[in-house]
Amino acid sequence: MQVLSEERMDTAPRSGCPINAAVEVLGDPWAMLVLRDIMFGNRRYFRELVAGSEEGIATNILASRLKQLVTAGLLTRADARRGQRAAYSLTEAGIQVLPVMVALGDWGLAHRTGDRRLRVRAELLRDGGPELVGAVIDELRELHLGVPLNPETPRASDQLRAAYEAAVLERTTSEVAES
Amino acid sequence: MQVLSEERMDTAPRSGCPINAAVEVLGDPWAMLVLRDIMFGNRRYFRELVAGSEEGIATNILASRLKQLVTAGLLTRADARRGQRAAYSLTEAGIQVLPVMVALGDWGLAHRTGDRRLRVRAELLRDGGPELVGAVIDELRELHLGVPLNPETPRASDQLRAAYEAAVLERTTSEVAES
DNA sequence: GTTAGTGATTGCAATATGCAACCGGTTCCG
DNA sequence: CGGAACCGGTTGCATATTGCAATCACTAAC
Repeated sequence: MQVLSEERMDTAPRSGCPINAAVEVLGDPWAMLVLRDIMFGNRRYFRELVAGSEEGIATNILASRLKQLVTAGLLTRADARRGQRAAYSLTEAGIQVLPVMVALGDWGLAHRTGDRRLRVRAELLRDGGPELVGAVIDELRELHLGVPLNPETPRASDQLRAAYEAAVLERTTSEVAES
Repeated sequence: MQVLSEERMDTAPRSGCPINAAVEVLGDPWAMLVLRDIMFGNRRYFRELVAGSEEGIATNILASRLKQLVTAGLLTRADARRGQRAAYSLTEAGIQVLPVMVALGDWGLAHRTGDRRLRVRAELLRDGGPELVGAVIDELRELHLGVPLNPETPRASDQLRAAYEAAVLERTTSEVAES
């Protein structure tokens, strides 16, 4: 359905249904995975995203999706001189994709099998409830939009990230051990 | 990323991440829209889905997506002799996509503009909270799985469907009036 | 036996994907 | 200065998927 064809981003939506409107932006697998890595992995640079991609995104696809997401208003690209690395940041609209991500993670946990170690993050988010989601949103606002965080409240996503990175590390070392 | 290529559904997932697992099934725009029409529009037959598609799905794409969704375990196809219409029903896994749908609708409402009349359903779902979502899930279980519904509780989705169909009707008649 | 309805399939042009090589620019280090 | 490493991409090309319209084999009703 030619989701967001990058050259023709001005195309009128296929319908005014909000679900369709969301799907026209988020309905591409790679768009979702790129957002996930920026959100949860705090990968802010092109090369970081390529290198850290669990699913192995190609550079042309990544370039295309980043452009689309910037044009769609989910990301901003900090202007940097050529040859110098440019940081991508989530906008508020991008941050608000988190609940969709949580819902997807929930569904994936319940209805697909997968590497148990990579499931930790989704399990934490599922079990943390709306409060944890709110806390993560607040921290994303601080990281990406510069909105100061209440120093009283614990940094929820630190916990998430630590759990996730420990799991990835475990996976990596066990792969090394296998080979 | 060759989401679910129908002939090669046995392909191993790209990663064990639950979000990726969900995206490999739900990451196709049409898959989501087909599920939406079955869930909210109660369209159970091939021709109904073609005719009622707000976005104009092509028959080959619909056939392909229905197969994929059956294989992925989100839908069942009632066996019917050739030439006789076959009913598609949601499985429990399919019904559980509702929260993802609600999250997408929320996001679409907040961050994209669209036909105001088609937004009614998403607004109702958003404002109804988890209780309404639960009630809709219960009614989907009755409709698609034959799980009896507590007759005491009101039929939440009747209300939703009525509001939605009124909006579509309004749209249709106004289009007719325009032409 | 014709007609309408069922769930699709087919052919074809246009588009998107996956992959690897490559590019111009910058920065670091000696 | 010279070279190497890193920066965000771009390019070419084979293959896969999409969108669209026509068509298919079959069933049921008249």
